[in-house]
Amino acid sequence: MSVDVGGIVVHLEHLTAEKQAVLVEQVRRIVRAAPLFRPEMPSGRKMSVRMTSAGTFGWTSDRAGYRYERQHPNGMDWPPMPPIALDIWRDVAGVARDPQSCLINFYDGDAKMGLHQDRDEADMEMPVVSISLGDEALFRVGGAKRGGKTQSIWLKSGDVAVMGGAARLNYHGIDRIRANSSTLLPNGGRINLTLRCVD
DNA sequence: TAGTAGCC
DNA sequence: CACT
Repeated sequence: MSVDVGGIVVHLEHLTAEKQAVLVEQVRRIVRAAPLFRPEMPSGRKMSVRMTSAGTFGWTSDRAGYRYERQHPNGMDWPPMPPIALDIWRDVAGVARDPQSCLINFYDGDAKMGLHQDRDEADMEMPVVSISLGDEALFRVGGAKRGGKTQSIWLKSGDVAVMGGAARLNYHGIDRIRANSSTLLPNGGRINLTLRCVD
């Protein structure tokens, strides 16, 4: 089953509990090798989410701006893309290319992400695929410009959202995490994986 | 001063 | 609203 939220197709209950558990294990391995960090934004503030990446490119930011890098801030190459994430992309993205980046965002109960566009990628014909694991998150979607109407939906563990076509540049963000709404992650919180082509 | 992967 |  899927729903349309501001042009973004959200596949609900797309991943089995088994697949979610395996994906969590693959993410754990990545985080052990490439520790979570809290990027600084161009404004000088630190983001509330912690993040790391897998694949050829990882997303990061600092006072110099938002961008993709080939290495973790500690100097290592990013670990390989988690195999299940690649399977999911091939199932839902509808394009011939494979993703080059898997951004892993970790939200604790207080973490949020303001409305923003994903526009650090070269080819806007390539969709962005977002996978939710763990606690539920209030996801808000607007249009391609700031200030318009927005819609919200609670994303649950295992949901997969595809932001493509007309929705590729829609503003979106996370307003709230519902703590303890899932038992998938032993220590609670939410993991979001975002798969993208970068260059 | 305008804009904000913000903050309350 | 406060920060850059």
